[in-house]
Amino acid sequence: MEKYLAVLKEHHFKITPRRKAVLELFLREKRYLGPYEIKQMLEKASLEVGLPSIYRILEELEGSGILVKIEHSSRRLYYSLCRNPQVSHHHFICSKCNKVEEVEFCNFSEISSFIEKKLNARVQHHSLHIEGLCSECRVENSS
Amino acid sequence: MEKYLAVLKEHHFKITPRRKAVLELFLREKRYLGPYEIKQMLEKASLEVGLPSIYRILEELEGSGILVKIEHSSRRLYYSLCRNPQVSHHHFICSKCNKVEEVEFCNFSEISSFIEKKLNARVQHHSLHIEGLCSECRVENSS
DNA sequence: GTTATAAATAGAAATCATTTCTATTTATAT
DNA sequence: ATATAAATAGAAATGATTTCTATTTATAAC
Repeated sequence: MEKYLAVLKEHHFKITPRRKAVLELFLREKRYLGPYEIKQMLEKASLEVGLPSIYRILEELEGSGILVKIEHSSRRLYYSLCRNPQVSHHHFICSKCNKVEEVEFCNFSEISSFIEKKLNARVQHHSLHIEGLCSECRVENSS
Repeated sequence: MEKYLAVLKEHHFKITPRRKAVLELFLREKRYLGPYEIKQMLEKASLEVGLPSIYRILEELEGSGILVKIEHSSRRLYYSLCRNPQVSHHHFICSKCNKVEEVEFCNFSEISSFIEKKLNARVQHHSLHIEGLCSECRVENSS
């Protein structure tokens, strides 16, 4: 937690109860979370936060590199904690429990140079979405 | 065009002027297109089509494998023509002109088995989004 | 500790992409 | 030619996200 608060300070954000509460949620949950879901979880912990505030806080945390946006097929907004912002990585998402795990391995350079040659293009960004069953859900499913 | 009309028939869709017009647009444009943009393009060609119809037609064409949904960071709906539905492939998207090109090369199995071992997970799907400048825009940009 | 300040927040309201609904029209099988 | 289910238009609803404004609060400077 301290680590993330320091990052917020670096970005000149104040340490407010709502920001801390949202951060705590993400530290506790390994899943990706959506704005409304977050509102409800905070309510259960007796903290009333308006949706606009939640949207704003999520944006700020993303802008600080603390959260990553999950490109979900539903095209709704989801975020998950980015535990290693320094290292470029991809995400493995469990389709059953929505857990997000970071994958540091990436062999993209090969495909990138293939594209640059084949299409005579310039590759700038890439993102890889990997979905499946995490170790826990995999076991549950087979039983 | 005939090829795509045949696919529609296979899926028991009627060949209507609007479906044909939408298909024609995608055959002509190499870019990804959004619903409202499509409506305007059809209007220019003197064909009035309601937005709900466009949304429905796009879904049908996607369901038939003729179009692919583009997962855009804006989280709006975009589609592009899928010229080779038989062959699994990824898409290279030009960030300047929005052109979509199919890339058949994929070295995903390596990263997939890495994940399965490292996370003890079961990988089910993956999708790779690759963005950059296509051959034409690359040249324009450097001038 | 106080206080001044800009930043953060709540809540109402607006926005706008997308979806639903229903009456009418149309492609096509016969 | 006609019967039929499918397709369409247009109005209306939905619902996630954003904007706006008045109020509150964290914190830097004293």
